[in-house]
Amino acid sequence: MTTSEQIMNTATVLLQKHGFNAFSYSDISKLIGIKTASIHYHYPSKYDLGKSVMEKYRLMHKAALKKIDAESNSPLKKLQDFADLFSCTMGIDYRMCPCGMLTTDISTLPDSIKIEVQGFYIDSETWLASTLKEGLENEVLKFDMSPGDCAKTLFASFEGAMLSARAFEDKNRLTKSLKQIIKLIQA
Amino acid sequence: MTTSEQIMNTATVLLQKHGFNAFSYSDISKLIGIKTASIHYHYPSKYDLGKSVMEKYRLMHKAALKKIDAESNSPLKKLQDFADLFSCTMGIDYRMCPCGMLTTDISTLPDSIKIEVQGFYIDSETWLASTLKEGLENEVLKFDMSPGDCAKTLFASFEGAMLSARAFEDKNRLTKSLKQIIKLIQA
DNA sequence: ATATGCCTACCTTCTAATAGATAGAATAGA
DNA sequence: TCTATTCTATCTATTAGAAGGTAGGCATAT
Repeated sequence: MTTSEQIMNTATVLLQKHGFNAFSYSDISKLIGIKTASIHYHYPSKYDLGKSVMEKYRLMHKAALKKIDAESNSPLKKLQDFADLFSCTMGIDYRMCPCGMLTTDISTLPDSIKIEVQGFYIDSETWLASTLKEGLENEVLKFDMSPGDCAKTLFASFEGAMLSARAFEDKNRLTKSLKQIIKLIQA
Repeated sequence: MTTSEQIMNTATVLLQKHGFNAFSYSDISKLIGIKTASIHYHYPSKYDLGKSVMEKYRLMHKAALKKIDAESNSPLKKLQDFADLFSCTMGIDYRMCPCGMLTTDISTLPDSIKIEVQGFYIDSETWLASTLKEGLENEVLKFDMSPGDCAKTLFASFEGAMLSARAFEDKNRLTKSLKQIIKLIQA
């Protein structure tokens, strides 16, 4: 793994665990055994680093969605697979979705990062909307709103469920809520 | 208003807007025209201040729930009134619920604050659970889980909806999602 | 005269960021 | 092929400013 990858991975974990305003170049430097000046070489400013973290995370997330589309055929199974992505993230010492973390910090971030955060919402909501539409047509799912609106509500609820699991360090809170939310729109 | 109240109110707003790790005693001092040393007189450490903020917010929130119970009789109306609390909070320049903000910061906070944050979840979830139970018995609401579990999911979803509205600075996202979530459990 | 509330002045540590040096790898020209 | 140069990645050293916090002084009100 290259140094710049190591930096980004470490920054991602610290962001997921503590938030953007609660980790420093010094934290990263101690974790990977490198001086802070070297981190500035790869990522001139902390905002550059934050932007790169979200860019990479979005790419990985999009790839995960593509994989779900390729593997599952039932829209319901797809939704469950999507929910599993959240559970897996929490699985490793209560890491939050970086998007959720950055959303609380959003008023302290530059547009370059804000755009990536919003992009993550849109990526997820777009995928969810088309999956929900499919489920509605197949009569596997049932809800009284547009698939687009339902997607927004669903994604927000999933992020909220992560948050609440984190508050109690209780993964059960997440998995239970994810299941229940999906059940609410089942036909 | 006493100085200590002014400090707490200012801290509450800064917490709601930027998060615990993104405001300082210096920020508060500039906003209310007082020196940082004077803030330390009232709240020796920033953690003391954070704890007091959450304590007061919990009290106000409990009072708001009591008021809903006193005013509305239908469980459905009560739920809508509860949701309105979230909308009102967001209404003033996209302020988040302090509880949601502190939840993302939770790994950086002492137990004294963690307990207050969890307390806020429990206060809300307990109230929601009994309201949901009432709605279930009156056949105004319908869901296939325990009122307690439904309450947790509902509250988490509401917090998530706030977050997503914040990401886009779009209050509509919040109000729409709140309505849709309630509709999902309507009989 | 004593307690309250705020001040000035200071301290220490951390933070993000920069400048400049260096060592080694890659590359280009003779 | 040998040599000169440039690039890459790291380091040391330093900066300016902000952070949270403390000590002690000075009014005012009781």
